[in-house]
Formats: sequence, structure tokens, C-alpha cells
Amino acid sequence: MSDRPIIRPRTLKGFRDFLPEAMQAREWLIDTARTVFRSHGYEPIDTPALEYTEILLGKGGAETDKQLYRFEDHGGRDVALRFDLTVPLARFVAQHIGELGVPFKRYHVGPVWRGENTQRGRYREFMQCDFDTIGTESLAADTEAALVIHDVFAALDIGEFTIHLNNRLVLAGLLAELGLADRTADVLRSIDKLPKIGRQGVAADLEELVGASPAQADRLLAALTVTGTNSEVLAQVAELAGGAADAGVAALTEVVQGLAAADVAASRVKVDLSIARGLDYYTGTVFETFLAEIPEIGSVCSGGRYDDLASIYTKQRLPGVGASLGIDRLLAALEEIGKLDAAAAAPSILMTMFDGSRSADYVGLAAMLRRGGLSVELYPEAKKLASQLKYADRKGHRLAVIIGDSEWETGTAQVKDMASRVSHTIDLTELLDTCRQLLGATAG
RNA sequence: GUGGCUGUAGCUCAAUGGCAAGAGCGCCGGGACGUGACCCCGGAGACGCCGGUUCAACUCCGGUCGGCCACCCCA
Repeated sequence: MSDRPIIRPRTLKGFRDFLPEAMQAREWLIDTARTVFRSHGYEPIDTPALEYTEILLGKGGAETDKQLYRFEDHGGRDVALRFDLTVPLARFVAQHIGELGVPFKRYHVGPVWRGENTQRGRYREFMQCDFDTIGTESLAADTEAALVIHDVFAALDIGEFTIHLNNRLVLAGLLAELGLADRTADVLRSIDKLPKIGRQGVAADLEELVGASPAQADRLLAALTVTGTNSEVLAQVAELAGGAADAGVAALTEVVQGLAAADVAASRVKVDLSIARGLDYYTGTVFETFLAEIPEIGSVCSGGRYDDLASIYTKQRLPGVGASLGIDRLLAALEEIGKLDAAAAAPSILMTMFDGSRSADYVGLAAMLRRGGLSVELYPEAKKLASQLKYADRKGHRLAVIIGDSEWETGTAQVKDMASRVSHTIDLTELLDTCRQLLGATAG
């Protein structure tokens, strides 16, 4: 015993520990996404957490905008932690595209860091999960990206969802037609508030902040709030834009038709011209994904097409399309609507320990069961049985194997079904079969 | 970045300017000493940190480090 003062255990603001329950949910989510990515031919990559600051900031990048964790390393280099996975991807493809070839499809799951203020669902260290196709302008890649989003959410089986589609060219055409093209960024920021402050609010915003005339605001909002089936919406918008949006409308049409051909339910795809976010950055198709049960948390998977990923690192033009799954936001949402229970991967058998001096025998039996394809955890000490069973209960084990002095003497074992509390006494030689049978019987 | 709220056992929450800070759940032990529900008994365990006011602070004030909420900003 030392009387040294102890250091208070704590984590930095915005940084989190993950307990097993939370971590299992994360792994389930990421594993599911990974399986879908691979099924479409996306390959995994990783890049360093730390990069040269100039790589991350690019030319004249505003450090304050990115809330960089930036410092000088031991060799005097100016370095920083990555704040997203897109910039590292740009550097990565610029550096390796020669050996990779195009099209290059990758997914990347990893932590990123931003020193910004924390709030609900926003941390300083958080996980991003991106997938992108680099090096092709074909709309087939856009369609595939949307299809991947669809397949991920279908595989997660967490209720209905809708992928909202827009195309930057449609809005660009509309704005050009209305004479607002020179104020695109401001207009987009206002449009973005549509769900929050409503049509009246945005109209006021457009007039006051952007300087649009009431007529301009009205025409723009009329186009954005067109309703109907996807093809009806597209037809109306084409008309409202007077032909200026034709390229965007054609692209959207092709993606929508592609998804239909892949048997994606029409209810899960919605052409939505009010999606403005990210349009600054994207140049074509734009996606956002909403969960039917909990739309208020916003998009849980967003992305789109960009013309040129890596122009600051290479002269080769590298267009691409991809999206990012909001892991933290999605998990928070699933917890809220109680969809995380199924995620707990329960181990199946707890081997209790009665006599510490025979621990080798318990180890041997547990190993035998594992060779038989079962998951077995051996309790590490000969604590009283009630404690061991309680532990089994807490860990979600379905069976407990109990072998004490009397069982050793008779060459038997007790196999206890945790749920029914029924204990079966069987011959030791039947242990594997009995466990298999009980697990099979209670599984369905 | 701005404003508001908040910080008591592992968790969720009480009370109080003054010698002994309570509960439920959880944990440990026992009753039934080899069977996880329930019940009974017993036990361990806390005022985030620093400073100030005061005869006296867990309680008031300030700071700090966290947490929550709204806004701002951004994907």
C-alpha cells in the first residue's frame, strides 16, 4: 500500500472511452458496412493519423476553419492530425494512382480529430467511414454509390430509410436562370435552413441576407418545393429552369432509373432539390440519407460527386464519387429508437470452475468444446457458484457447464440452460453433443 | 466562439452554512456454506479541483477542469 496521491483518471474533453457494449454496437455497424463495400468491389485502405500540416491545409487553407490539432514534432516538422478522410484520400491517390490504376474504389474507416466545441453527437475525436470511386465520370459510379448506401441500410435492418438525391447542376441551372448565380454560396446557406425555419423563413432570409428580390425568392422556392413522383418533380423542374438545368435533370434521371433497375424500392429514393449542403464542394450528384423513424437527427449518410479530388497534389485530373457514413450519429439514433439490442453478440457457454487445482481439466474441456465450433469462456477462479452464474447471466451466456467434485467422481457434467434455469446432468463424453443440441434448440 | 444550466458512492438521485451526508440499483459477505429471480441481515464505497467570504462551507462567491442545452460555424 502506497500513500502516494493517485492521479485522477479522466479523458480529454471531446474524447471518449468505449465500454464493451458500445464497442460491440460499433463493430457490428462497421462490419456490416464493410461487408457491403466489399461486395461492390471497394477495397480497404488506411493512411497515417498524422500528416504534414501543408498537406492537410492545402494552399491557403484556413487553419481555424478546420480546428486542427497542430504541433511541431520531435524533428521540428510542422504536423497535424487529420480532420477528415477525404483530404488524406486526395494525397493518397495523388501519390499512388500510378500503381493503383483507375477506377480506384476504396473504403476507409478510422478516427479523425477536430478541436472544435463539443455538443450532442459531436466530439473532438470521432470515427468516419467513407467509400469512394476515383477516376471515372460515369454516372454508373454515382448509381453504385447510392446503391451501396441502400444496401448498407438494408443490411443494418434498422427500419425504413430514404435516400435523397439532388444534383448540383440542377440548382446551378436554376440560379443562372434566376440571375442569382453570383451569390450561389449565400443562397445555398439559406436553402439549407429550409427544414428548420420553413419556406417563409428562407424567403425572408433570401431577401435580407442574399439580396434576392421577392420574385426571385419565390421562383426559387417554388422549384425547390415541387412535389410528386421523382419523374414528375424532374419534369417540373426542367420546365421551371427553362432548359438551364437539363444536364442535371438528365443525370438525376439516369441515377433514379439505375436504382429502379437494381430493384430498389421507389419509396426509398427521393429526388429532393432542397438538399443544399455540401453543394459548395460537390459538382454533380449529391446524396443524403434519412431514417424514417428518426428524421430529426438529419442525414446519416451523405456524399456526392466531385470533379477533381486532388488538384492541389497532382496535375492528373481525378474525378470521383462517394459518401460518408455518420457512425456516431447513427449509433446515437439507433440507441434512441432502441434498435441496438440485436447487436449484442452473446458468447454462448460459461465453463464454471469449482476446484482451482483442476484448472487444467477445465481448460481442456473448454478447448474441446471450442474445437467443436462453440464459443466458450472459462471462469478464471473457483469463486462461489452463485457469483459465477451471476457473471454468466450478465455476460449473456446461454449455457453454464458445472463440474464439481461429485461430477468428477462420476464422470458427469451439469449443463444448465440459463434462460430456463433447467440443469441437465449428462455423461462427460456427451458434453459437446449436449451443448450443441441445447444451443441449437434455443437458437430458433 | 456566445449565452444558459450542471458536477454528491460504480450508476441514478436526496438533504443540510455548524460536531455523525441518505436512498435505490450495483458490488462483497452471510441466511440456505454447490446453482444466477425474489426475500432478510451485515459490509465496503462520495461532496471534481483550486482559491475566497465566514468563528464555521459539501452548502455562498470566483476561477478551473468536465458534462448538458441553445445559438453560431462547419461536414
